[in-house]
Amino acid sequence: MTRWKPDAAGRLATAALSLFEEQGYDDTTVAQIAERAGLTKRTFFRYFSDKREVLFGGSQELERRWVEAVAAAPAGATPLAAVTAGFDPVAEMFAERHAFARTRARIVEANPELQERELIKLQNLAGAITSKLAERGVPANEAILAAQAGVTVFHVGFAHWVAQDDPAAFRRLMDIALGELRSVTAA
Amino acid sequence: MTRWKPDAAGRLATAALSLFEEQGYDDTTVAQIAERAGLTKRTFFRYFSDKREVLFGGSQELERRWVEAVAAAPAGATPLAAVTAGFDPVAEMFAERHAFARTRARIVEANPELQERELIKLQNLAGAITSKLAERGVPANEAILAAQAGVTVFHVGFAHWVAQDDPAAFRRLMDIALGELRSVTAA
DNA sequence: GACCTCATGGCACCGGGTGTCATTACCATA
DNA sequence: TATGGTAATGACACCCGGTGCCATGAGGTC
Repeated sequence: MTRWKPDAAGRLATAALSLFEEQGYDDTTVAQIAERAGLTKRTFFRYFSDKREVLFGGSQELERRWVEAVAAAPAGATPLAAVTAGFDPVAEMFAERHAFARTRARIVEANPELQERELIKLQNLAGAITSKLAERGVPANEAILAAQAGVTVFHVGFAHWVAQDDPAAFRRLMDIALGELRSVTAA
Repeated sequence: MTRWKPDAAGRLATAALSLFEEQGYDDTTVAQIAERAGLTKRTFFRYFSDKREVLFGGSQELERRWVEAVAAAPAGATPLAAVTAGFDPVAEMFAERHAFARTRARIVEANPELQERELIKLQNLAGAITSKLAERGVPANEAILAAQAGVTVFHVGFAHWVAQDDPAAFRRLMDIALGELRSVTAA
């Protein structure tokens, strides 16, 4: 028999999500989350740097998948094509998380603090993509703008994806948003 | 003789900026800011909804100027042209605030919390521009993407502006960033 | 059996943020 | 001149997020 129940971080995240749904983010204390997970407040902060972070466990995998895809893009690809190559592995990642993503989106939408955190995660993602583009030899300004454009498309497309019912629509919604951005920025 | 010293909010903002410079954002308490402004912590929170907000007094004027410019753009202008019409009044607003903007940028750059707040201010700005575009009859998705593109250009251009020495370079840096975004997103 | 490790608990503490009531100069009105 | 209202501020208690520090105790190692 093991000394402690396994997957403390997962238990905390699950407890947090259910409590946020039941009574809202603001009205849920970290002590309550920890209690539901059979742990203490002190332990919560050993796994998550702050209360918000418990909702952002997936952002690391998102960034990893996307950046790897950028690195793996054909050498001749344009910067934006390298960036949008990330849509495929990302779509795969979200394919089976539609229900979760919707619940989570409702919680985030109801709370400005969480929206702030979401935006900085996207910004960090754009930064990681920018670096990878730079490694590919893309000039700095071009890299920044291509990464920003790609992340903006993701942001807009993702919002549409969680606002509708088809879990499989992810990839298509990204392409639609990309096409719209292209037409809007055309001179 | 007036009952209270005037411009409490301005005194608080000035005190905060100097303290953040002297000892950093994290190591400055709201009580210290209030004391330097000759007020109390409780009064600080009557003027600013939280500690971060004391650095974001200008965002309302920025949004007002930009949105007005979008509203005033010629009826035949493309959505993106209407958005970038905001660069002129915004450049005018920042013309005499270069030194302040640089100081403030250093403080924000050193603190993730402040970066989060900065990003959500930009997002709110994009939202306001989106609404104004919608009023002009621009379809929803197009409005969102045009506004996002314009704000991204502003964000990138602004970062360049505070990173260099010429206060008058603002407008030119915006145009450069816009041109780069155009070339990057071209299909 | 002594020792080490390491996830967890316990506890005191700080600072951000809020609810509530008290204070007091200024102003209107009678 | 008295009275009462208004509005910015102070005072104070309180909650909760977040941290530093030390204690605890099961598991493995020599």
